[in-house]
Amino acid sequence: MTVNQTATRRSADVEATILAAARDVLAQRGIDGLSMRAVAERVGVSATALYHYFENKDALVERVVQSGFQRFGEYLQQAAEHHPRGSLERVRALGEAYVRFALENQAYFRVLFSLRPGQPQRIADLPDGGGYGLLRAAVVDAMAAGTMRRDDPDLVVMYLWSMTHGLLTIAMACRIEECPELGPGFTGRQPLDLFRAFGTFVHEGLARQPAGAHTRNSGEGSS
Amino acid sequence: MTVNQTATRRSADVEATILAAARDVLAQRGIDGLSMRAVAERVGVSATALYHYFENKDALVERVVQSGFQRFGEYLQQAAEHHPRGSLERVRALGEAYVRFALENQAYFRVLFSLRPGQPQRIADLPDGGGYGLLRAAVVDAMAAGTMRRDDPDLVVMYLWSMTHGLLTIAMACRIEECPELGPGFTGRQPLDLFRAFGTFVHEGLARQPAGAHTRNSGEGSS
DNA sequence: GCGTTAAGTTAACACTGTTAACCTGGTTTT
DNA sequence: AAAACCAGGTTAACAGTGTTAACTTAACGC
Repeated sequence: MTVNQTATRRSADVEATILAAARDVLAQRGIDGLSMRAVAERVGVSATALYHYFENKDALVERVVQSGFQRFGEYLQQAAEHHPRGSLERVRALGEAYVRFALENQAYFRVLFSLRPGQPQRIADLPDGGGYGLLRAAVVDAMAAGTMRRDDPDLVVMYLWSMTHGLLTIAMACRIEECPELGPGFTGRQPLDLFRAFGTFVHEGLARQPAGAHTRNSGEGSS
Repeated sequence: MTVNQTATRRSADVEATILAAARDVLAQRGIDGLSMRAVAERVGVSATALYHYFENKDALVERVVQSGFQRFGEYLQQAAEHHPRGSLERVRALGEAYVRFALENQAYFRVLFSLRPGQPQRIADLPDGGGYGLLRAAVVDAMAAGTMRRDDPDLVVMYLWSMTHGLLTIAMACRIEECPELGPGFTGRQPLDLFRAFGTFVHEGLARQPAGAHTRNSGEGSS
């Protein structure tokens, strides 16, 4: 059996090599440049050889996405660790890490959360739920600690997730800093800045503040 | 010159026919099914004939997107009209219309806000700013009327837009109702329900409520 | 040694967007 | 009216895509 073991091991190695090549191609040439032939060439093998390791391109991409979520989860985990459980800072740090990861790995992020009716679909199938569990735990802790309004944690997570993800999606679709038309005060404003600015709204809400409350910069942006 | 006029008019008609065909193909077969040959076949013409009206496929898609935003803007406009200026209901109605349009025209929506480095990019280039101006006006009015916290309106718009858009993006990527793993209370919960549920957070914020304030359903969702 | 099988090859098919060369009929010009 | 022009259409073809089929080749278990 030892030979068989080494065989399957080598096979697994090749598989990993292919995955790494696919990741590289994706990062360098983008999703459109990610073709079977391009990956195969990078591995130094013919395109059809890949079909011995993956059923088809979708399966290959699915594995790339899976490993992407793995890295993503670790990235988030690391960001959370620096802040105590139950603190709002921990929740905020997760959000900022989300934004940073997306901006640093744009091609990756585009594929991970591709709108196309492709692979992922089931969030629970992803490693660590694609960071969902991490954020949920932080929210539950914050509620328990009394630093956050008590409500359905899944609803709150979805709310925070939506806001963050939507910001990134919009930012990547039309590169906010290149859209001065968006608003007078938006030129050069990076997504991470905007995310931080959202913090006030998330914390205090958009309702009319009680009389006498301090508004940060009321009525400024419209000139 | 009358002949020339009718000529260009007919030409414009054919162009419109092609665009309509492209929209149909997109709606029926999705973005992957939207090929030049498919559109041409629907028009009853050879694929290369399309190149007399559009420089290439990207240009054609760009026009489809443009007309999509047009319809989108009108859809939003109509939704807003039923609520008085300055009211929060008007802002909320715009958000709900956003969600409804996206769900009713999924293939369209996927293309409109495609993550791929494609056409739109400049929001201001779109008809009515892709609804941005509409929402901004509603927000400015609400602030002026005192029904909404006074702050940089563009920041608030971006916040609301991000939240709504993110919800849709996530919902379409993993079909929330098919993701019971997302949360115990999520099964069968439609995006529009979630959007409405977010309303409380947007309004009041996530901060710990002052003692004695009513929390809607504290701690319910986890068991 | 022999059969099996994994892992690779090349050739080919059906697609895709796109270009080139060509035709054709109405418009414009002389 | 004859000639030139040109918008609008055609078919053939090219390069690229994912994918399948048939074939080789080497290593393994018996």
